[in-house]
Amino acid sequence: MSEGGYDRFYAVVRRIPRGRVATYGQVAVLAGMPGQARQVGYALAALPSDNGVPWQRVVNSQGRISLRGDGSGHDLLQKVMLKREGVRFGKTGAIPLAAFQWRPRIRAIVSRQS
DNA sequence: CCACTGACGAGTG
DNA sequence: GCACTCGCCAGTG
Repeated sequence: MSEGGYDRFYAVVRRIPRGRVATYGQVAVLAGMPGQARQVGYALAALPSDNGVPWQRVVNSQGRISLRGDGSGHDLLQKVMLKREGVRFGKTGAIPLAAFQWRPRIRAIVSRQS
């Protein structure tokens, strides 16, 4: 079922543990496609409702939720879900990445399919 | 083919 | 902290 290269991103996001977050750029790097942060956001935006991918654990490099307030309310949902997982938001509304960013072992990088 | 957009990021002023 | 530019790349008209 390997469709587009988006599966690489989804695979990485699926490994982000509960109570932790990763940045778009980080996901891109771990997926073996550094500099493709924008594509990560594009990929997550294309996810269906029942996807099984913890998209809420992906935030921007400032520890802020990047979703545009397009009325869908998904930005609010993301914050609620993260709080429920134990992620705390700072005074400015940003997540202190120093404390909550996911730091996987080097070998957690998605190995290229041989 | 060109222009514009978008769940990004780093840099500059 | 805010505004703007550039780099990145897929999708759309």
